[in-house]
Amino acid sequence: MNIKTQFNRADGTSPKIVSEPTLKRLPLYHRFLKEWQAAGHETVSCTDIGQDLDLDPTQVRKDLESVGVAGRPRIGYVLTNLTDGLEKFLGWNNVNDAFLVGAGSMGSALLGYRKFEQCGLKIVSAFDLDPSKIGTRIHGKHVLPLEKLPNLAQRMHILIGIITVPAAEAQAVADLMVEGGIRAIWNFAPIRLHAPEHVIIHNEDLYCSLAALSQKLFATLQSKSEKPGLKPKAATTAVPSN
Amino acid sequence: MNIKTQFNRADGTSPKIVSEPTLKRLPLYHRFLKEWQAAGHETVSCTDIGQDLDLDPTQVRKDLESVGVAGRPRIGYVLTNLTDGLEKFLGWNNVNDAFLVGAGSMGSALLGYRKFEQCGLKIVSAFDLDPSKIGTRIHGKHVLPLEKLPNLAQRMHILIGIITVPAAEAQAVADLMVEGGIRAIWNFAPIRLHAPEHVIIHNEDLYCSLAALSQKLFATLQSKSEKPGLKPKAATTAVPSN
DNA sequence: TAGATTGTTAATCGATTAACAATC
DNA sequence: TAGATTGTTAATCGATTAACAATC
Repeated sequence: MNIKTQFNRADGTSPKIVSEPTLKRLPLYHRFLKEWQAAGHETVSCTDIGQDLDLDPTQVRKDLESVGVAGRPRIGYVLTNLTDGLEKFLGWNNVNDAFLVGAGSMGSALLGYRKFEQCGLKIVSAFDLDPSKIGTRIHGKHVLPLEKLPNLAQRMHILIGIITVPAAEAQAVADLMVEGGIRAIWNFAPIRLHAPEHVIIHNEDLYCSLAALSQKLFATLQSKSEKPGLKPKAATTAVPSN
Repeated sequence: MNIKTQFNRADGTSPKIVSEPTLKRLPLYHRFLKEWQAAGHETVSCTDIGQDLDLDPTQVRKDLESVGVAGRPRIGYVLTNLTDGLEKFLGWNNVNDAFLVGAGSMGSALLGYRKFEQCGLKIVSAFDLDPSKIGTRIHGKHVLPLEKLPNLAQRMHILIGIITVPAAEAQAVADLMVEGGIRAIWNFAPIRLHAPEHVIIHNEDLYCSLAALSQKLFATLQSKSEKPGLKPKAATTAVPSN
């Protein structure tokens, strides 16, 4: 892997610093472009993209600016240019190897996400403490004993680690990853991890996400009930549970 | 479920509109408070919280303001007040029933997250199209035929739906959920869903999240290599794959 | 009292949105 | 040409951070 060319912009200039919101939208654009292409188009405008994804066209244009692909007024962007540019910019041509720790249900689910490889992430092995899991294969990936992680990570120059263990064990796993020279941790355990400054921690905390969802729902129901003449839609009858 | 009291603030005033970033931090505070309590403390300051979570104490204070629990200068907040206030505000005392569609690996993983119930979410049933899955139980929850969803959702006043099907099927599932009166959809499929305005779509798009992670990692490695005298840490030797 | 902390208001920062000239 | 669209700069909006009086 040559990191110097991993995130090249199509215009050859050095990569801009891109905000996280922008970065999370780029894959959406890529997906839409594939659909748009399948529908037989050869060019695409920011208006087209914005309409499908319900985004401001100006925002789309600004986001695409970071990718460094030039469009043409009145015509838009050439589809193939733009998809190629996005893939190059997102580093999807150069695959990063990753280790996953925690061969439970969430870990297994992630091991089965085959499309990660098209997005630059290849999970090469899983690790666990449970002797009944060690030695087995999940979605074709070996499950190895956790203690082997630091050494293997170092030898294989693994830079990305994925944590899918219970919260109580997550910090110990993170420590092993740091020991093995891992530089970015995708953490699915519901706990904030402590790590040296040079290690990136990216939290996928479903409980935090759930809180946001619940609150959004509540706010909607609440605002409905506050409009005069509209009753809240809450269930008032008893509901059978499982 | 009485939605009128679901998200009460401790001071009795009506709930403020809280930004999503704030909302996603509140569960972190709650978790820390539980630890802090276990460690024997009876009060807590924003400085304490900020130190553990690596957040600005002022931000913590601002966030807690939304919850409506009063603190005392020099002393901080009474722990039990604050945890109670957070739980009340986040609606964790009143559980919302939810349906999950897609009994694959991700769906099974979520069905096994028992702590969701402590956070106000009870997944009461799963749905699928696959006849080999229908009629079985996963983590104690029945798997029902998808076609029964709209009717059941309506009868049981289900407001939350969780989608863990492949991208290609997600929109059809969302349509059924809307038909069943579901008001909030937690979408794990990598696709943007279209739904009426009154339905909240909350996307958990791992591919977008992955893009952010990769880019953060790249930016770090890049900035290292740009400092004079420091070589990039990229792997230069061949790496055995699985 | 002295000093840490809350509560709140003001300043800063960054992302989104608007405006508009250039252009095909 | 007319009008849609890019590229870019300015304005707005909202979240974070700083400042500071009140207080225990």
